[in-house]
Parts: sequence; structure tokens; C-alpha cells
Amino acid sequence: MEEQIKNKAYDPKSVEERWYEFWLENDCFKPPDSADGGSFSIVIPPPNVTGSLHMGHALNVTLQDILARWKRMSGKKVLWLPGTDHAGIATQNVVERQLASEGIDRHSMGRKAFIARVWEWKQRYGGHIIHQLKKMGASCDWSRERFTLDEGLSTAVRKVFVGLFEEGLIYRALRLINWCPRCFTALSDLEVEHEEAQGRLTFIRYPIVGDGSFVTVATTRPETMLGDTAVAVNPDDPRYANFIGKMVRLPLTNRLIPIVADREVDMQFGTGAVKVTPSHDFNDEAIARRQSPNLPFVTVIGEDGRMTAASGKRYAGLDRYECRKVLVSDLKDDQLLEKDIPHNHAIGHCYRCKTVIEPLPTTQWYVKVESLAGPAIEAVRSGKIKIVPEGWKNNYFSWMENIRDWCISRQIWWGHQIPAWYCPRCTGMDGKPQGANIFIALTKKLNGLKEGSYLDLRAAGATHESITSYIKYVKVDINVKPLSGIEDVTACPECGNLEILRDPDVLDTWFSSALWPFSTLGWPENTGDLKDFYPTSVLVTGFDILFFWVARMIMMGLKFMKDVPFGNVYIHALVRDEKGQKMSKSKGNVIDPLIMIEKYGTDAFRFSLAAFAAQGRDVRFSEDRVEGYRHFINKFWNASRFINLNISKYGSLIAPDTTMEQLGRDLVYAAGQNSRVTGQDSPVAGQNSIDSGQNALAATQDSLNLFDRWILSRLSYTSTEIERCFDEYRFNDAANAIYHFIWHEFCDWYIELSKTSLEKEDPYTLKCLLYVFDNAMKLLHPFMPFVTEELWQSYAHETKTIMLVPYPHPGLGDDDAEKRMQYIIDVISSIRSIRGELNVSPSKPLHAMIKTMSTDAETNLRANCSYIINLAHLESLRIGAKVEKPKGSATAVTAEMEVFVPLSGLFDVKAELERLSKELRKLNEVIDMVNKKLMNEDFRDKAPKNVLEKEKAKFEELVSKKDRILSNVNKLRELESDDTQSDDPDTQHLDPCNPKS
RNA sequence: AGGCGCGUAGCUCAGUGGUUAGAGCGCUACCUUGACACGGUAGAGGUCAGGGGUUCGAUGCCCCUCGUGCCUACCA
Repeated sequence: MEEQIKNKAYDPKSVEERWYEFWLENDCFKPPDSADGGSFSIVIPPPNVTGSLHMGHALNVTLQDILARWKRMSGKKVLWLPGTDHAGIATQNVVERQLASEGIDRHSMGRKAFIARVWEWKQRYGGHIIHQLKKMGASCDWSRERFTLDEGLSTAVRKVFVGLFEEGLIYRALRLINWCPRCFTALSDLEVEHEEAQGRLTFIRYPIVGDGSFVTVATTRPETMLGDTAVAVNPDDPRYANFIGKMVRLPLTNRLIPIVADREVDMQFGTGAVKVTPSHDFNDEAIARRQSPNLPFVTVIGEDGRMTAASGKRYAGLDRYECRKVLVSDLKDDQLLEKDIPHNHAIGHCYRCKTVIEPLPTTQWYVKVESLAGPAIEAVRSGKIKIVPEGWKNNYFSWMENIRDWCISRQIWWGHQIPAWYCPRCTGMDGKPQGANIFIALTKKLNGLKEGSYLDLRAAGATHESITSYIKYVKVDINVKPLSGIEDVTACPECGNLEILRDPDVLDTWFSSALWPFSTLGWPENTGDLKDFYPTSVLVTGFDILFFWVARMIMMGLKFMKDVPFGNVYIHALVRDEKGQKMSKSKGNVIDPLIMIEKYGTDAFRFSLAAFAAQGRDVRFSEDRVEGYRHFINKFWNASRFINLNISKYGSLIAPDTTMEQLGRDLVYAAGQNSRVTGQDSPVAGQNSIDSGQNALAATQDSLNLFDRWILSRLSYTSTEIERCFDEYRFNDAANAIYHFIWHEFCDWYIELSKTSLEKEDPYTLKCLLYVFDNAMKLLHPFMPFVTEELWQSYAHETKTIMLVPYPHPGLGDDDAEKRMQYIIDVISSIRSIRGELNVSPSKPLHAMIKTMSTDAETNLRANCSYIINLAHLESLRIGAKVEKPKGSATAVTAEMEVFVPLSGLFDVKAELERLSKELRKLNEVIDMVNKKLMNEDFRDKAPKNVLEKEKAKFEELVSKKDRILSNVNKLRELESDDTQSDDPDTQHLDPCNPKS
């Protein structure tokens, strides 16, 4: 406590690490063995092992931590399960880059050694982000941390793969896929980012065989013409009706290709004739498959993005873009280039490396999603899964309803290797021995061969063992039949062959992520965690992975757990910079969360994120606001200093060594004795409900002072509000509610008022201060775990951490106290306003008189006049129905009273007249408006009665107020013409607060 | 091209079919008052994008326009 009193400012650095260690040592993040309130679980969206904390993570983690801490304090058995995913492509890229700097490539070191190297990297650097999550204060149960390549999770992956495979929901297919020529792997549709770019539309003449005329086609990718196998026109296009069935000579090659008809050809676009390159365009592939017989596929671009041998001698080996230039110039030379005009279109890029993707025909593994999507759609439609904010539901549906099969194989090494094997000895679907259809490249020559079919290599004398140990890559033709099983397949079930080969591909990282909500809880084992925590309560994530991850988790959860993976999905915004731009390294507008923490402390940073997390809106992050919330923490810190100072001063009012818990019980006990507070419910005991409601306080009106009652009522209201906000994931509203309560109610008013009653040694005020502050710390804790723990520990408590203390529950309000308090606030504010606007020095004590218009107002003001005197800095105050306005006073008019402040001598009549007429102006505007409404017959007839009544009452009040101001104005006018501004004797001998005077 | 969202104070954003539309930051004036200058008090500042419509009543609901952002899409 002494420590705290010394420091006028909160210093987060000296605090945060200490308490995080403390929580860990005391196992505060682990779910208790039992809890009455049921369980609450969240699995973290696993960040990439390669990742380091960015704003998105920071927001994501903050929101989850708020929920976890809130639910924990609310008595739930909370599990927040952390972990990372292995991020196949990204991680492999990182390590390959590292290797490249050492002059090594992964193929030369071999698969085994490479994977060992990645693990090494992972152990060394992979924990980085976990460390950063801890800095954020994340209350994850670290003892349950998981990694998607863990043994347990790999078992789950294996089981799911085999299950789906055996059911025919996983299959291999040869078709066009998105290929990244830099990452050297297939990508799923989702992993391709489309970006609008300025390109060119090239019009090329294809000579028609026989008649010397041309058909002109338009293309954005001229280099693919080398792989054209047809030209397509719409069968209804009269321009080309006679062309269908004719042959054209493909320029720059000697190939003849047909002109075919296809309904999908858009007659409006380009020339209405389209070149068809089935190997390099999804659309063309579809045309090719619609033709009968199917059009042939000629692949002219290879996996490395260079032209293949099939493109002809002149172009083979050229980069695809280089080839484009050469080819266009060649066409020009041949007079076959009609025109080449600028053209905007969308181009797909690899989401990992931004390289332009190349559609290529390859054999890949797919998940047939249609049957999985149905139930997943239904789960959301039926409300079994609630998506918040609701707007995202539509996105979810529209994607799910048009979902396409999911390509899950990746041609990389880091990941779950596909559990599929091939027997080279068995006969394949094309009638050949399968070994002839398995192509293998080796890292070194074996018996004179560096590559060839498995059969070729064996025929040359290489053993199965030597082949498998020197594999560089393997390509398994679509005609080869895969074998799969929970256990590794070591012998061909058909022919008993022991010399079989494993599929080299690994699974898409999202395949394992899709199982995350149950694989992390121990599935396929039947664990206690699964029973306790599945389905999880809520998934907190960004919308950017709604399809990648959320949708797939729902499908997999329903399929393998027969239940949804989570009840709620809270989708939060993207964090942008203050200009609304997406943060990205290339733009250089990235704000590093760790720098924010360093500068302002974790609590201020977390609170900022929560306060800006309005639903359905992006977060525009600006550092100024973080600073603002650091000020808020400081305010809170100093409120605590104030309380501690007063404990030192007035501690004798409470028993020595009283804990906060005891204090609460005492408050109730005393209440029972002298009827300060009635009721069975203690404000702090029991469920910790804040019972300041009518029941509890009915008998206290004469004993607890107005302000104690008022602040208890505000606390109660705030708790109610916060609980409602949390329930609806309105984090920003919750943050604002607590901010407003602490700063503008507790500090601005209650602390100021308490100074007066503490001077009178009112023990209840001290107790209320402590009690309300104690609850404020609890309310704030989920947002600001560190400072609240630090402060909480400086008070005597019976429990060891604020983390596990019951969260304040909503209670009843005290309307009577709120209404009375409003009078006091109005009076004090109006006097302050007079002071401020008439430029009266704050240090000058004033006299004031209040003419009351009801006995209720009068009693209320009299009971609290010492507070008014202190807060408005008065020398004297007279209250009564008969108070007359002294000459030369400034006035303020409120609903039930008039306030006069005699200001002879330091009084600028003009300024006061100005002030009053400004108020009159405003008032007149409103009166006009209300009057218009009331004069409207339709309004009187059709508006609901209560609204009508309200308007009438409002009108009366406004008019009365106006009259009173007017009369004050008139008196001032008289004064203005009166030169003798002598001191008013009335103000001289005022007896402060004496009702009789 | 389709879908979704946004446009409210100088800035960032809340908000609601019916009180004089709010907050934070910023701004202005005054104040070093014993919790806090990372503070206090008092102020200034808004045709709620524009135009129609529904309604007794619209910033809120509907339509259109303009501006802006995002997602989805095989127009070569």
C-alpha cells in the first residue's frame, strides 16, 4: 500500500511480468476439476508457428481473454486451449530460404533430413508467438498447448483421412488446379487471391484451312495459344455459323485445330471466337470436356512457369512472360496480330508468395464436400450455431451453397504426409503394370539412370530400397490405385508385394486445422476433456478465415463428432491503420503490438482494442487512443491512491486488518443492527450481487447518505450493462460502460463528494468507497488484468487472486437516489457554469441562493448542502421556497429550482445577459418544435397517449423555465440601467446552510 | 458483373421510429484546490452524404443518386 501511495503514476513494466508468473505458478489458467456453473471452452485460432504477433492476433487474443476471464470469475469451469499450426507452405518457405542462404536445396538433402531441419527450426523459433501471447496476458491453459503436427493430432488427421477415403469422400483426380510455380505446389481455390490488374487483350488471326480467310480470337494470355486445341464459337452466332467444323492452322505451330461450338461462349466479348487451351484455363478445360470426343490437352507451361517442350523449339524453356513478348512479336512479323489493346482483368496470385498462379492439369487429392456441406449449412440455418454479427451468415451460406471440391494435396514436405500407398506390381486401371505409371526422379544416378518409371529403374537393376532412399520426387499417374489404412500399409493387400511406395504429397494445413476443436481435446481417444469441453462455447476469429477454417471445422465436427464444434462464432473486425488501410509489411503501415505494449503497457493496449471492437466494423487503430486509455488507467490508479490515503487517515473507522470480504459482511451485519441496510443479501457476500435496490435500501434512506446510495445504484446499473454487453459480444460498449462509470461517476462525483463526508468521519462512506472500488476492479479485470491484480493485491483479501473472485452480478438500481442526486448535480453544475461563463475566478468563494419549488427539492438540497458548498466552492448557501433574487445576481433555472449567485462587484451584466439570452434562444427553438407538434391534429389523434402526455408535460416545463429566465433577464435589464451597483446587503450575513435564514 | 457494408462534431466512432442526436480524442478559456496536469471546471463545434417516399412523427424504415470499402465471379 505504501508503495502505491508513493507513485503518482502507474508503471506497467514493473508489474506485468510479476503477476503473469504468479498466475502461472498458482495454476490460475487451468480449469478446476469441478465447478457448479458448468463449463466454458474456447480453442484459440492457432497462429502459424512462423508467425509473430500482429494486430489481428492481438485483437483476437484480447477478446478471447476477456471472455475467458469473465467466465472464470462468473464461476464457470473455463478452458482456453492454445496452440499453433504447422503452416505447411509458409514454414517450408522460411526454412528453404534459410537453406538457400547456405547454398543448399531441400532436394539435395532429402526429405527426411529436411523435415528434421524444419523441426529443429520449429523448436528454436516456433515458440516465439506463444511467448508474445503471454505478454498480452492471455490466460490460456498452457499445459494443454497443442501443435497440428503433434502425435495426437496426427492420429486424428490419419483417422479422418482414412474414414473419408473409405467412404469415397476423398479421391484422386486429374484436372486443372491452381499451381504456384514458385512454391511448386497445388493450391486450393481459396488460396488464390484475385487482383484486378491492367493487362492487354491481344487479337490474333487464325488462318482457316482451305479458304485463305481468318478467324480472329482475343486473349489476355497469348503465350497459351501454343497449347490451343480448338477455337470455340457460340452455336447461335450467325457470324460463325459456317465456320463450325472447319479447321484452322494454329499460328507459329503446324497444328490444325477445329472450330467447335459451345454455348458458354459470349458473343459480345472480343470477337465472339475464343481460343481453347484446356491445359491452362479453367473455362477452356470445361469446354474441352463438353466436346465429344473431348478436346486434347496440350500442356505448354510447366510446373516451373517455363514453356515446355510441347510449346516448340523456339519457345521451350522460356519463362511464360518472356515467351509472351517473343510470341507477340513473332505474330506481328507474320501479320497475324490484329491488335493489342489495354484491358483490365483479375489475375490469381498465390496467397503465400503473391506469384501469379498457373492453372495446370495435375493429379491431386480432393475432398468431396457436397454431402458434408448440407449439414453444415443446416447447423447455422437452424441456429444451432450462432454467427455474430449475423451479417456473416449470408456470406457463409452463399459460399457453402456453391462450394466446390477441396483440393487437399500439396507438393511439399512439411506437413501430414498423405497416408496412401501404391503397389507397382499390380495392374492399373489402364491395364498396365502400375510401376510403369509411377515416375520417379532421383537425387543421384542409380545404375546409370537419374529418373524414369519405377519399372524402368528396377529393370536397370536398382533395388526398391535404393530407389526409395534417393527419391527426389515421385509422380503417380491417375491410373494407379491408392491404398490407405489407419496403420501404415506395408504390403499390397492384393498381391502381397512388400515393395510398395508411399504417396509423397502432404495434406493442406487447413485439413488438420479443421479438426482442431476436437483433435486438441484428445479425439479419437474418448477423453474427459472431450466430454467436458466439446462442443466448445464460442469461436472468436476474423472473417478472413470464415471459409478456410470455420466452415471446414463445422463440416468436420458434424461428420466425426456428430455435433457442432462450437455454439457461437464471434467474428471480429480486421485491424486497419488510422487511414482505414489494411496493415501490410509492403505498405509499411504495420503497427507492432509489442511496441504498443512497451510504450503504453498491456492493459492500455488491450483496453483500446476492446473499446474499438464495434461489431461489424473494422478497427481503425490509432496510437493516440491507446495513450488516452493509459490516462484512464492512471486515473484509476490514483483513485486507489486516494482510497489508500484515506485508509491511513480514517482506518480507525473500520476494525484493523479488515479484509474487503469482511468489510462487505460487516456492512450487512451493521445494517441488520441499525437498519442501515436491510435484506438477506449482502452487497458483497453470497453471490456477490450488488444489492442496492429498493429492497435493500428502503430502510436505509435515513442512514446511508444519498451519494453512497447513488454510487451503489450506478455500480449496479453498470454491472447489469456490462453483463448484457458481454452476452452479446459488444465489447466496445462494455468497455465504455466501465470507463464512464469509473471516471465520470466514481471519480468525478463520488470521490469528490466523499471528501466531505470523510471529513465528518462517516464510516459508511469509507466502506462504500472500498466496496465500490473493489467491484470496479473486478469489473475491469477482464479488460485490464495486470493493473487490477496489482491494485487488488494492495488491499486485504481472503482470496489469493482477483482472477478467481466472483464477478459482480447485476443488481437493482435505486431510482430515488438517482433522481435526488440529479438535483444536486444540476445545482452544482449550474453554479460552476455561471462561474465559468462569467469568468469568475475558481478560487473566489461565492454566495448562492436556491429558490425551491417543491418541498421535496428543498429537503433534498438542505440535507446535502454541505456537499454543494464544497463542490461548487461556496461561502454560503441559502435554500428555501421564499428566497428572493438579490439584485445583481447571475441566475440558473432548472426544473424545480432557481439558483441565484449574487455577483456584485465582479459582475458583468452584459455577459450574464448574453449568457441568458443564449439559453433563451435554445429554449425557444425547442418550445417551437414541441408546440408545432402539439398543434398538429394528426399528432394529437394518432400518437400514442404516453407520447402525447410526455410532450405536453415537456411543453409546460419548458414554458415555465422560459418564463423564469425571462423574468430574470428583465430584472437584469433594470439593473443595467441602474448605475448603483452597490453590494447587496442580503448577501452579507448569510448563514451557511441555515434553513431558517 | 453480382453480393454485403459504410457515409453522424475537426478526427475516430457509438446510437435510436417519438426528451434539446452522444462519447473519446482534438480545440478554446480559466485553474498548479492535499488522489490524479497521464489532472480539474466551463465552453465552442452537427441541414445525421444528397434527393424522393412511407408515417402524426425519420438520423433511424423503403427507393434512387453520389462517394467509399470489402467479399464472391471462368467473360477469353
